Amino acid sequence: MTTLAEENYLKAILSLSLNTEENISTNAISDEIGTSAASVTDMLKKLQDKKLIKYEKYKGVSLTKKGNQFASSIIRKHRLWETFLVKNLNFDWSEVHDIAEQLEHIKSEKLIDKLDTFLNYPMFDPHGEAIPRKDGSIPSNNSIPLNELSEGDTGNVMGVSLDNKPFLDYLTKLKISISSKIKIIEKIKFDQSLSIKIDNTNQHITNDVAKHILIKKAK
Amino acid sequence: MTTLAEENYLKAILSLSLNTEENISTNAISDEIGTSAASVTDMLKKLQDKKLIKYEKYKGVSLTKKGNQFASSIIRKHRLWETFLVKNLNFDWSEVHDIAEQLEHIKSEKLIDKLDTFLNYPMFDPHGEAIPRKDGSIPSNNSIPLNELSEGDTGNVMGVSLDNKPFLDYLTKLKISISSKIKIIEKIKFDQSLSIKIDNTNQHITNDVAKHILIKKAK
DNA sequence: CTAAATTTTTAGACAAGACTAAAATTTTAT
DNA sequence: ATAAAATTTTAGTCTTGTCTAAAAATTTAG
Repeated sequence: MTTLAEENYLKAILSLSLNTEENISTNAISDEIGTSAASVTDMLKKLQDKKLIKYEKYKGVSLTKKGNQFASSIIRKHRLWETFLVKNLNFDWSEVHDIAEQLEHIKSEKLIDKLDTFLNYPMFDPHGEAIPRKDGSIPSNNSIPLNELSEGDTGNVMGVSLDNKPFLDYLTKLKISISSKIKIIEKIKFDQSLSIKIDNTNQHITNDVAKHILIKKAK
Repeated sequence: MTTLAEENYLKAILSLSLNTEENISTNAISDEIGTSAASVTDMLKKLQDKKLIKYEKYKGVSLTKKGNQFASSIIRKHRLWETFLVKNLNFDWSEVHDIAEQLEHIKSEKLIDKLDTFLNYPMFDPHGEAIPRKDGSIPSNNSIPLNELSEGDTGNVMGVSLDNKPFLDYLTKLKISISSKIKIIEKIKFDQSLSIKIDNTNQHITNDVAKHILIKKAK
């Protein structure tokens, strides 16, 4: 059986693994979780004993198949619960992260199966992020970050890659939500910021914001 | 902020307090929670420091107003979640206890308010037990334990006072569920067991079973 | 290519919540 | 009323997960 702390480490390692092929460093994990590097080292030893990660001193870690399956299932739970909270309990998409962070640790496979059925087997959560399937596979929505479009391109918002209240509140203020239509008016060379048109109003956003908005390009 | 362990102690103390006016003993709590008496003593000191209980060495404990409010809110959460699990996710009434035991510790007042709204403000859970209101008050269904009826009396099952899988499975086998009609055929003096008629079949049950079945007597 | 900077690990401590064994207190029974 | 029984508390220990400070290893820079 895994503890809450162990689950949070696995989840962090999976999140970090999505951005790179390299092993994940101790410091990266401590930043992600908000603990000291020493604590991370301690926990890595425990996770290795349980064969959930592959760890070599000073060389960072990667998830084993078992660890990956486990971490995916936590993300699956998180995103199913977020879907429930927004769709059925009428929470705003910016409010659900912290609650789902708790709900994802509830232990009952049957519960998640039934929740999945109740929600009618959703593929994406309220932020447009893919909900891992039971077998660990991940639905694709063929989207790319907004900052990778070229001037003149148009597309629709499929989701976001950051589930963070200030960010989501900012998007809401910009009137950007799932399925919004966005056109790239201009890409500023100096700082990579973008002038965009959203449903007929013009806005200017930084590259940092743009890279977390996922777009399906209109051909 | 209360920890999970503290919440379980408060809940146990409230449960035990419902059956008596007396202070709750250390041993009663250790039996209820399944820990050693020594562990209970340790925790009682912590709960007293937080002003959640009134505790005097060797004299047992009672909940303070604050402690009672807190414990009620945990039971409220437990029963709202059980209602959700049975009504919306189609769990059987005997399966939900352990899952609700986890869900009751999720911290978000807004979540419980929204769940309550979603469920349409239920007064009783799937076992017929009253769901404490937000203010701590408890709806009454005017029911009495089955073993308090007299020979010849008839009534309807309003609920049960024991949320325990073997017990609930047994009731299901006897075809006893909420709103079943029961008539007392005979009360055996020797062991207080009861011959009863449930929707036209005769059954015989022990006093121990009967006392956990709550009945609204037909006049 | 080596010295400095950075990262990671080790060592030692602490808090929460549990345990067992022994001591203290209360209750029960004669 | 007091000795035995039962209950409760204290004392000391353990595990999990965290921390800081110091040591070790790796990476980076000149």
